[in-house]
Amino acid sequence: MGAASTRQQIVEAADRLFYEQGFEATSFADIAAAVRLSRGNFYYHFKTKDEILGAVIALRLTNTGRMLEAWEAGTGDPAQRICSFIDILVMNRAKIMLYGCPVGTLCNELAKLDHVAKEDAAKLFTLFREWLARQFAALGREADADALAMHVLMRSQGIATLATALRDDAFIQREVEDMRAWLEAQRPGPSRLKCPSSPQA
Amino acid sequence: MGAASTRQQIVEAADRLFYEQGFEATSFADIAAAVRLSRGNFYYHFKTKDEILGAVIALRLTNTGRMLEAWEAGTGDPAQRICSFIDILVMNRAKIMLYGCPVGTLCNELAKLDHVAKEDAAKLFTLFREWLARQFAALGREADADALAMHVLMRSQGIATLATALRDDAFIQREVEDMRAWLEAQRPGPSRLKCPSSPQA
DNA sequence: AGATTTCTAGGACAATCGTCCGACAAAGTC
DNA sequence: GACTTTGTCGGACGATTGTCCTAGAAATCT
Repeated sequence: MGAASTRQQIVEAADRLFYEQGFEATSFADIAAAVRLSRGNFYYHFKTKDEILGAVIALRLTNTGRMLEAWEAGTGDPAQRICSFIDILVMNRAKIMLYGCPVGTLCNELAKLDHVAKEDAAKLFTLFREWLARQFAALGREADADALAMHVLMRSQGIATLATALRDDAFIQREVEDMRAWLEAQRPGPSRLKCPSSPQA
Repeated sequence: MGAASTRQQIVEAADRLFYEQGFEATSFADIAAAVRLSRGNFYYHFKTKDEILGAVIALRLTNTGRMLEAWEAGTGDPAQRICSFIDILVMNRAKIMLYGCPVGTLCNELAKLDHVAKEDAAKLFTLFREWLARQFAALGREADADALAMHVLMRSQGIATLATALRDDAFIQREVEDMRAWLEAQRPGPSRLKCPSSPQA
């Protein structure tokens, strides 16, 4: 229960609140109430609100990095690993329909605020991007691995945004399935004939 | 220079500022300064900030509806009309890389704020959705017209979000081209063999 | 011209914001 | 036991927020 624990509690509460309410809409008082601390006490742990944001981004980078490393260390072929990434959309679809994608919405907000940390937040995308590109390269698509990685990210972001706006559970399911079909078609084989990626109702 | 003009000026300034800075980050003072009016005078035209938001959404719905009607009234086949929609991404890419998609980012923000107008903002998506579905139906895809429409919207949103976060102009170009290829492959013909939708670098 | 509606300016309001201070308790060090 | 460090508390600060009022200018109507 030392200082490290309190600090970590603050960052975790801020992480959740920034996701659910947005960065600007979350005040010091909100975070303080969440961790049941006096508002003024924050000055001891964090001098400014931007400092908390920095800590939240750092936490997300660490957690995301760990998750991706674990997936890469585990068994399974690269396509299966990419599927693990896609599965996030399905597993977190309840929260996504309420608050959107944590990465995409934060980047959007910081871009509009022209916040100094917007590039740091975008590093979360870079993390996923490079990991996905590595999987596609391992799949035999070294030439266009990065483009394929960006394509997967693009679809995920689009699905999340629309799912939030329209609250459509079936839409997520349908587009994820279409994405899996597209992914399977990206496997380079003796025949380069690829399946259609059209969504089916 | 009557009341209508002043009111319209306010709504247009708010429209721009809500897009560039976000709804919450834009204050009465910001809009007042933009139209060079005293801050207190806003109470005469708009009782609350939510009222301005409602007017902005209504304005966007009107403008968007007009644009889509014009496209539908013009010549060209349905696929060409859908291409007009896709072209928005390319034409507005400079602003998109700075502020994202006006519709998607507003819906995201209002969802996080749990704002009463979030459903109204989502109607902008519905407008595009139904228009796109009509085009796909006219293209001979009545069965899955809505799913195809949502797929186009999804891609657009994903492209916009990633373009904003990573400021990648070439990415927009590449994904738009891929989207056009996908669209062309959706034409039902004697042979239902469809082209791949994989992005190419 | 007088009367009436429409519009505007400037500021007050209570609340909240991020920031910061000074006093104090708990813990560890010498 | 004296002393320093570490962590917490409650409150104050200037600024800004959305909201609202009142007095007067401008325009319109009779």
